[in-house]
Amino acid sequence: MEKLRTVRGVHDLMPDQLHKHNIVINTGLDISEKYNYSQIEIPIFEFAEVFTKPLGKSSDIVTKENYVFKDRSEDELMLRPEGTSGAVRAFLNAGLVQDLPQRFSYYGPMFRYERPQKGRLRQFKQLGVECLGLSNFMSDIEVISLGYDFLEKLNISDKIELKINTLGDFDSRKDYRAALVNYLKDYQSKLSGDSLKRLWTNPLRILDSKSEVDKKIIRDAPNILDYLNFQSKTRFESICKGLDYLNIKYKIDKNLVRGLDYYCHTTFEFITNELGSQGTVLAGGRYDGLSKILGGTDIPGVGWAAGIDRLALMIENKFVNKIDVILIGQTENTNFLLLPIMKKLTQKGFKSEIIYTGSIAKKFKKANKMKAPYAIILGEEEINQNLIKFKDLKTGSEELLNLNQAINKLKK
RNA sequence: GCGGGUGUAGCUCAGUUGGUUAGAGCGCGGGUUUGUGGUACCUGAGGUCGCCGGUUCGAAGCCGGUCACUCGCCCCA
Repeated sequence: MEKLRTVRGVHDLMPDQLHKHNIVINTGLDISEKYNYSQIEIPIFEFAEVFTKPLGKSSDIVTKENYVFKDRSEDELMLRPEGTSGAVRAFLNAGLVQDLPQRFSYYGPMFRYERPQKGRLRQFKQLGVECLGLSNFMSDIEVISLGYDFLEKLNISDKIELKINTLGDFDSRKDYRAALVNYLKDYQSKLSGDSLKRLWTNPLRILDSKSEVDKKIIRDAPNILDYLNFQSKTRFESICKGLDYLNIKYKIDKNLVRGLDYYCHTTFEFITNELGSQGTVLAGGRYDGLSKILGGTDIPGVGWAAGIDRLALMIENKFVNKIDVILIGQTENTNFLLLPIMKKLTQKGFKSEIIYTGSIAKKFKKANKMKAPYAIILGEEEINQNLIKFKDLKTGSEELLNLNQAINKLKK
């Protein structure tokens, strides 16, 4: 170690930042709980195949963005790049298939070996919810509504747009995929390199391409909405209707395709333009195929994950370490007498601090810098009368009180 | 993984075409006599100029590499 530092894309959270993260986390867990989602905690690393199987061998996360390693018993393990796979695995392991539906929330660090940017770290935190065992479209509306309420509670819903799309069921998707490949085949010479590779592996992703040439080609490509079978189509319409009932504004984006293979039907993304190019702040969709891919029974699911770091960048709350009262003693000896006073204040629920050193003037200066509203001063005079001096640092007024009287003043 | 920008004190930044002991503001510590803060004044600490190498009599400034951050691409939360 030539220099003391964190590894690339991995950051410390100092008090003011952590405070914002905790606001995001607590808000998310709290609103989830109100929607009857119970918090779970799952491992930070798993057998690699927990992630490689569902995410698809061709996905970027599996091919180049993962942290894989072998432990001492030669098991191939992976730091989790996302939460859904682990959550569904945990759900299957716990045998909850017998007791449906199940609604979970979780949060914690995820790991992806990507090029760091603002709002994109190698260790980052997500908060997610999963609703398992319901295929009814109402559950799609439910999770979107939960996501929206979350952002609304954070006071940022006005800076965020909801985009929504459907991939249809697996039959519709298959038909559409064939039509899309058929259309794109004729443009092979013009497509960007990345898109050309995806033409045979994951053609739907081409719809998401930012290449100007690709965009032009895509403009006239077949529309997925035209390839939906009846059930898929009415399902999507019902979801939109539900959002209308909730007064949640959305934009249908037929090119919105989730990067991970296990999605079907609904996909959605809450996007902001305040964070530069990393604008996705909460995203998810339906993943009916996932539990089967993992080797369990076929259980439908829908959920989302939110980027805690990104949301924390968006909320205004400045961290103020608000102290209730500062304790000032005249001498080293009076500091001893302040100890039981501080203990009493602590028991009563007040935050206080004894300033140990310096002249009285110095101690007041410090109290002032800490923006303490009140000070308790203990010196010879007070000790003789068995009282304390209680000072309002805003007005400057002082009075001699006993401790209980002072505590009553603090309560106001 | 690809392309652009940046890197001087805890923070925000100066530093002239390379030229002695690298500066300011804010913040931090101490002080302006006896038990009282917010203002003012005095004073102090803190930098191997991201790191390594090269050019030069001499590099914070030039060149190369490297690391980190940042912007865009890719991808995604």
